Amino acid sequence: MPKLVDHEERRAHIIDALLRSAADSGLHAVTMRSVAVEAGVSVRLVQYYFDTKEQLLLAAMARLAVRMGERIRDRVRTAGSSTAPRDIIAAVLLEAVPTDEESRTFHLVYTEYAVLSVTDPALAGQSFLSAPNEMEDFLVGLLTAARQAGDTDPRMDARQEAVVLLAASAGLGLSVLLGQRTAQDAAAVLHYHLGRLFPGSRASDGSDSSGASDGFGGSGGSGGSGGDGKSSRVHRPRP
Amino acid sequence: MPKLVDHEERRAHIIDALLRSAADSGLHAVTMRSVAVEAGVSVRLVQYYFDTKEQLLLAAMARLAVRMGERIRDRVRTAGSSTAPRDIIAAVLLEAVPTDEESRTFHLVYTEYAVLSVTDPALAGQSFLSAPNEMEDFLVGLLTAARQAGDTDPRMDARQEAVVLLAASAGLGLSVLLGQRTAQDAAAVLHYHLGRLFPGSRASDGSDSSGASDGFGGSGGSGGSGGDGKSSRVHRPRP
DNA sequence: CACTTGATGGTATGTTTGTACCATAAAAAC
DNA sequence: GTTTTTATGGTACAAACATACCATCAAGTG
Repeated sequence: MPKLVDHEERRAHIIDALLRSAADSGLHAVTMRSVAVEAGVSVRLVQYYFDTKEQLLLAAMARLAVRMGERIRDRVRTAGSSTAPRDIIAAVLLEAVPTDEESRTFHLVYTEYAVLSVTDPALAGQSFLSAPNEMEDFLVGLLTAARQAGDTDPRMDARQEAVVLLAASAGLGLSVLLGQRTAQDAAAVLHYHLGRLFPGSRASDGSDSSGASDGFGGSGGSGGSGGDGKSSRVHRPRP
Repeated sequence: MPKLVDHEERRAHIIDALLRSAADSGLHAVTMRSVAVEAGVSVRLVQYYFDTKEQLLLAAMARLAVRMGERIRDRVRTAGSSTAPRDIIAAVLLEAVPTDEESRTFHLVYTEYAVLSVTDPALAGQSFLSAPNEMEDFLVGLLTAARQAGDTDPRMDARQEAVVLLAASAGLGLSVLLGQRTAQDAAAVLHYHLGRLFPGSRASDGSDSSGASDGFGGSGGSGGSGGDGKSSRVHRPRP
């Protein structure tokens, strides 16, 4: 076994172990030992590939930032077939709403890092600010185009609206993470809001259930989670 | 000095020390010693009033939840003089946007707790879910009233809109905490959004600067952070 | 005045953590 | 074929931590 080895591969393997460990015990509970166990290697090896714990945490953060970029780009590419700005926007914003276990894990650890970066001077969250800022500019472009195409109220302010969209999607994603809302409800709310931003348009589905995404609700009734009735909230769906 | 002592007062004092300690070193870095030092007492005393660290953390969380309720109620009461639903809603939502150091500290620790509660089984965040849920119901009531009074689009879905508002305010607050946006920008965005929700109405100021809260922007221009231009972002204003 | 009880300080203890050190087997280089 | 890297394991160690234990001093209580 002791042959020549691809360092990047090993590092990626260990970082993934850290991410998994952080996902179910919390980033604060991550230790050299827990990472080593999760990766199936000795502590010494973790030390070998990342000299210190701080550098390991830093590397994992960098990897998270990269992966976030990839995820967004994937969404854009996948939804890119539909030229409708609304669908691209929806796809991008829905990235923040964790659906399966994989995305839940990802966004949980990402959020833990973001919060940690506020107090930990070693994590000078550059990476965390650049991604959202790019997203914001991207959305501004789409919204401006949509407005000029007449798909939206001409008085809409693209930048402010982009910030609202981003904030709402982050907030909804967080509420799903905290177990306050289901991913389906969050998605429905997002679709509702987009329906108000793009009047007259209709979400080109997406194989997503939740019929509440019909532009405006066909006057009055507003299908799905229904009018003023209690919405179905959830109290920690954690297994 | 060793007289009979008000336990609740002592406990409150120690909890405040914990909150302060958590605010500038991070909740993960809080230790019995750091709390004791911050409170100006011996470690033994912290142990005396809260048997274990877990109970101390739990008590601090409970206190945070109570304080959050008080904060919201204060906002409602203060803005209550204005009967306009829009102003009440604005006041309540702006609570999530930290302006001074005090509110920044509060919301930072609150957020740290919320995130921690996802992975730590001891913190079964009941308290975190009840407050937002009450807020949601409260907003639904206000929005429904506003819609019936004709202040809003009759096709607006009060519940979905309430969720959007709450999510956006949480997201904006978080972005301020992370140093991505200034509190003033976040407030302006919130006012902009309310301006779209309540067409024709005008925010009854609030001694708050940021002239960008003028209903709709007087056609086209939208004062303050200006049209499609780059908004002024900030990169960690931490001292 | 005896004495019990509440409030506090100091210190010891066992565990966990990050990291440094020592060892070694396999490959690569010469 | 010797020697030097490269990759790995094991273990040792100092620091920090939560907590348990021991001691004490001042009030109340009888």
